[in-house]
Amino acid sequence: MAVREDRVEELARRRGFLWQAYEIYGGTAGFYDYGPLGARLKRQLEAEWRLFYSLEGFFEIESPTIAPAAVFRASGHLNCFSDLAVVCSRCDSFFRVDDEIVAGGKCPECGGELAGAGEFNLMFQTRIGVPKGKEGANRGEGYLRPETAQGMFVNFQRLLRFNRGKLPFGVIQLGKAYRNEISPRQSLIRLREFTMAEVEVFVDPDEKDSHPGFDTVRDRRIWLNPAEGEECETSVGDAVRSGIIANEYLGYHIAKVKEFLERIGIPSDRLRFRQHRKDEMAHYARDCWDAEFMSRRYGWMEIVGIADRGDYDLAAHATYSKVDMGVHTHTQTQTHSKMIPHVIEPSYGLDRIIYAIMESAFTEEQVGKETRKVLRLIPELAPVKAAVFPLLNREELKQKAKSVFQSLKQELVYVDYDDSGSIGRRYRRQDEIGTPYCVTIDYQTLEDDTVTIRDRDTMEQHRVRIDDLSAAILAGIRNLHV
RNA sequence: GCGGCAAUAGUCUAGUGGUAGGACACGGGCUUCCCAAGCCUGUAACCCGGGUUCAAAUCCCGGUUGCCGCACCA
Repeated sequence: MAVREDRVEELARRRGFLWQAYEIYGGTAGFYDYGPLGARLKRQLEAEWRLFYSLEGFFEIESPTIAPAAVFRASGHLNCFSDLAVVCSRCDSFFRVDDEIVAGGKCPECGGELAGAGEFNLMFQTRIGVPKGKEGANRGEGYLRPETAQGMFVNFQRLLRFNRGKLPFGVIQLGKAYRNEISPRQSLIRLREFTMAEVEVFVDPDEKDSHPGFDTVRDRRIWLNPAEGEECETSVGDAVRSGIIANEYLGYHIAKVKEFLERIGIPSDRLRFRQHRKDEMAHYARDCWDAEFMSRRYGWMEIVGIADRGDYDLAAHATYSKVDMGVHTHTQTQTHSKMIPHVIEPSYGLDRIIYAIMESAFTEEQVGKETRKVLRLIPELAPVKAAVFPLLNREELKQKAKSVFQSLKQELVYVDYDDSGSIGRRYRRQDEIGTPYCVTIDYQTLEDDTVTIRDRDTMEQHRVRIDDLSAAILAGIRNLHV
């Protein structure tokens, strides 16, 4: 731990993954730009995520990022976000108003008097359209969404009909969400504008205990940190049977979250699932497990939350909108009365996951007297799939290399060409941004149309025919996302 | 939000009330049949605003941003 743990962030800045936003005006806390390589990495991560849940048979929708106040009045966010705040007149400590802490009361820190400090609003407010007339002040009140989930809930009826009235079904949405955090910090860990990838699984509450695919995850090992009881490594099946995890649906989706995180390169020994205590649960949740990543720099941090939202949101929207959110259940002999489905919600913070991926992938190793920095991204996420070099800075090699580059680009799209500096320097440049393969053109190429492919992780090379080159590279990439 | 510390090229840094130095990176050239080699050469910086001073990147004040602690994270 004595060594600096911020080198991956330095690399991300220097090589065009991640920059502080609005830097020329001094920067604005809580906002980041993804540079050219970061944007590619993120887009490919999004594609992997879509693919993963599409294979579950879930549908993707895309809702607006701005919603009228009514949506958040129903969802409870307006109340929970617009609490009054107080500040201690003696020690300047800042608190949210609750049963014990009120203006005029005593500061729990120092006993000083608390004074009102106005609204403490975690949602960004805006105005939709132009307010009209004297009564227009409250008209058009809108908010930037603090989660994508509400877009799925308000469309529940449409989605149910789309699925021909049957439960269960899953809906996914990927997009920006906004929270006006009091103190954003720690690079991508706490942002004011961030990308969420959310899954809402609608299920009959009577069927939460029997997920049709549960057998496929039953034996998966998982590291659990429950709200009560000991931290343990166990199987998903045992955790559900013993009641540590409340039902099969929750267990299944916890297992799926783990599967996805491992697939994109987060090592399982740096992942655990921690259950929320009652007092830290969101207002809508009846149970919640966080997938936490062990960061070398920041310690355990939440990267995915898997909540059982019960019928909270659909019931609330039914009440406020007066629209029926109930579903008939059927058996062979009769139709039962209506019930409101429950929702199991895995909610991914993609920016935090980008951080977790980069920190996990970043390694420094001694090669002779030099330190080799390598970003061991899985090939699906690497912003550059292959780089093409002429071994020497000679016209005949450069020409050949450029023609190989042009044709490889047709297949892989994200391909680099580099003829500057020594061959070793060029390999290192690519290692640093995680390029899995480097292709080198030498004099033998001019004779027999073969090239060398050098592997990022082993630094080993083998020779292939140019005709077989793209196939050889694609063999190492499961899904090519462009 | 509060408190402490900090801010110098793309990156990491040295530095003094009076001309801002290095390393790496990057560009150009030479060399080199495979892992940041070597040689020549070039570009490039004192966070923003105000004050003190003959003179401020340096001292003072405010802001912004970053790090750490507290609080917050529905």
